[in-house]
Amino acid sequence: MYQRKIPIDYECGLSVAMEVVGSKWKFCLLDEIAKGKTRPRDLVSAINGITKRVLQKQLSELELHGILGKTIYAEVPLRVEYFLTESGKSILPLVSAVDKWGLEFAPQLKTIMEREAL
Amino acid sequence: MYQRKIPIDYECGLSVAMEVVGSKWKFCLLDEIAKGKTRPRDLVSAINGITKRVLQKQLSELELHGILGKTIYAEVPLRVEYFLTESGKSILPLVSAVDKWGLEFAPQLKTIMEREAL
DNA sequence: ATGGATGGTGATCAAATTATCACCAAATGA
DNA sequence: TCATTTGGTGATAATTTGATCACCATCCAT
Repeated sequence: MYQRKIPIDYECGLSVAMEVVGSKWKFCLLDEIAKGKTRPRDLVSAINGITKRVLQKQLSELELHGILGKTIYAEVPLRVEYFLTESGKSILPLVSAVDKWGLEFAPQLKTIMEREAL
Repeated sequence: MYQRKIPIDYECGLSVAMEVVGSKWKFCLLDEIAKGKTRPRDLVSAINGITKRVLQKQLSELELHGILGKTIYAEVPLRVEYFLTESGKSILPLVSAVDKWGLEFAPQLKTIMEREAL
């Protein structure tokens, strides 16, 4: 999210979690993969606004962090499927919880932001 | 977190939640306030690495979003106390859950990052 | 041989967030 | 008068993240 020069505090769960999953698309990505969209091109079309390049970067970070794994099929055209590792699966409850909270909070935020925009 | 030009999608809970709480210090801040550190100067000394200015900005954003409220006491020197609103309290379970997950995941991330640094 | 579909990478620019520094204000006590 | 304490703001740099664009490779079908 924003901490490379300023190193991660491994003693702080919040710091660790933010490093791994705190960025614009990652929660959304995990959600889609959990829902069965496993191929890059499917993810690009499923996630509104993301570009190929950015997707690729986020996927490879999640892979590096051991949240995702991938399977490469020797087909033509090439087929690659990403999947959640055990660690990845362990975040899913959090993803739903965050999503749920966000939906409940949305009306309030909307009201506030619209009032603000005057 | 990173979405002003690209507007918030109020239909997407993840988008909403990230907007409100997805930034370097906010989870941490809510955690400390819940634990009783309510005054700015206490927060600065409680949270390792944050500066006065940044704290102030995050507090005022949380206040704007209706997550925090504040009470100003007409004392000398001036005393201000921030508190969690009902919405603010409703995130606390999420904060603990994220923290817990992060702590469980920390060893794995640490191993991976150290291996990577070679 | 040309173009399409798929997955992927590097360079670079734009945008957002965080950090730093200086500064203001009120009131108290030395 | 001057420093201290507390809360707060503005301007600007530093850092990180996300977006864009161009490109490579493989294999197939036309």
